[in-house]
Amino acid sequence: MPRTPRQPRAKATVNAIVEAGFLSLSEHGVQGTTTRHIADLAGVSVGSLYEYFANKEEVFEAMHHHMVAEVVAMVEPMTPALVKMEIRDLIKELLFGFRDLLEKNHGRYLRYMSYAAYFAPRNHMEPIQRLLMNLLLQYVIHNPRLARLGNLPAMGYIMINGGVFTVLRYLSEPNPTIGFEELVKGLGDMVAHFVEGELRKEG
Amino acid sequence: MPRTPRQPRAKATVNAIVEAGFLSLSEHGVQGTTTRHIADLAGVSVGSLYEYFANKEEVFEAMHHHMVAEVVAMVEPMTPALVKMEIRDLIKELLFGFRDLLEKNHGRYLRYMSYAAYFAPRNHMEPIQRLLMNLLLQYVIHNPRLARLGNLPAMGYIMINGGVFTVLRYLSEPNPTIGFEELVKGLGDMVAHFVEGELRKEG
DNA sequence: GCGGGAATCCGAATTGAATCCGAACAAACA
DNA sequence: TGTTTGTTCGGATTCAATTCGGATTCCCGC
Repeated sequence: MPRTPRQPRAKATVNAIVEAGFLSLSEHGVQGTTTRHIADLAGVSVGSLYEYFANKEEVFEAMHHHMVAEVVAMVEPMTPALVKMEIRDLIKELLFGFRDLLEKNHGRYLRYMSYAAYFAPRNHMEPIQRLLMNLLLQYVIHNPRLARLGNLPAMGYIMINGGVFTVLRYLSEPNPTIGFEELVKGLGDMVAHFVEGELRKEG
Repeated sequence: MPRTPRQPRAKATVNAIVEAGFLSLSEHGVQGTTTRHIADLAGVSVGSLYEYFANKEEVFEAMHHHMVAEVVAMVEPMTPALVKMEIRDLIKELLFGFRDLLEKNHGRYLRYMSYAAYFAPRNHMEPIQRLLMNLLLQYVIHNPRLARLGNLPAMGYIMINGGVFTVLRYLSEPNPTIGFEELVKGLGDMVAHFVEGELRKEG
């Protein structure tokens, strides 16, 4: 039964462990990430790790929360500006921001994501999906001509997954066959054409 | 150094191990899948497992090849018929086939896929991506009006990843918010509008 | 159908990582 | 200062992955 850190010193320990988790994952992958390793990188002993985390898995979960929080912290302040943009610009802005976040600190989050993304037991990506679905709704509200679009949930699901996860996959590839700009442009075109096509159909 | 099975008995053993791998993964997840477990399910001893596989990872790799081979075996015979279809029908046909394959045998392949990123971080989807890229090329050859489309690699990359991975993700979700038919229809519309939009732009 | 070498199979022993635990150390507080 | 509570430590334990030497079965020439 892990303990909750009360004193600042303990909070620092917990934080150091989570940071070390990202580091170790980046350096050694999932298999190579041992508790001893994490503890060493964090500058604490294994015992301390187990004071705050029931097992290694919980360290990964804490890392996950950390990362989700960062994504939210990135997207939420952007939202008011995003909803006023053209679709293609919105996508460009969002995806470049996303890439920068993922590549920050030598790709720590990216490394984590590429392991967690398909790792399906519990919907790891659900909060991010919800965040983006909310952005989509805001966008529709600010652009009433889109209100005619039918089946927003399905469209959103496809655009969000198709978009975010394609980018995630792209960034994880060792030597991609296309450039990131091309990818972003293509995704922008795809979504824009989709919306236009649907509007044409509905109208 | 693992040995290659020569006698039929040994081939059966190897096969049983791979099968047991899928079973164990379905039943116990990645963490719960131990070599002892796989060996037990396969009805052989741990020692035998290590006769043919250098380590547990190699068992997963064999499973992977098995699955990729099945996907190829599904798509290749369909190709001549697919290239003659409307885009929306092609997608419907392909994705329903894909779903059926993944859900065959109580979702063994699906389970495997959703864990695959865990142990196969190196381009595990590359062969499937290539297969589908080839299908796309065939399609363009049979539908010359599409030849005007610019930047086929990028379009293909987006459609294939956006499509396949969205479906994969969808099928792994415990309680999806939309129906599979909706998803497939949406993806079909998306691709169709994309192509039409691009053609309009190019023309 | 018999004998010997190769192939196959086995499972106890080894190894190393994850996890637990009780003693030592530090902080809070009276 | 003494006591209580929080924190850290690292050796001891447990359990899964992998190894190894020997037993068993198959194959083929006689």
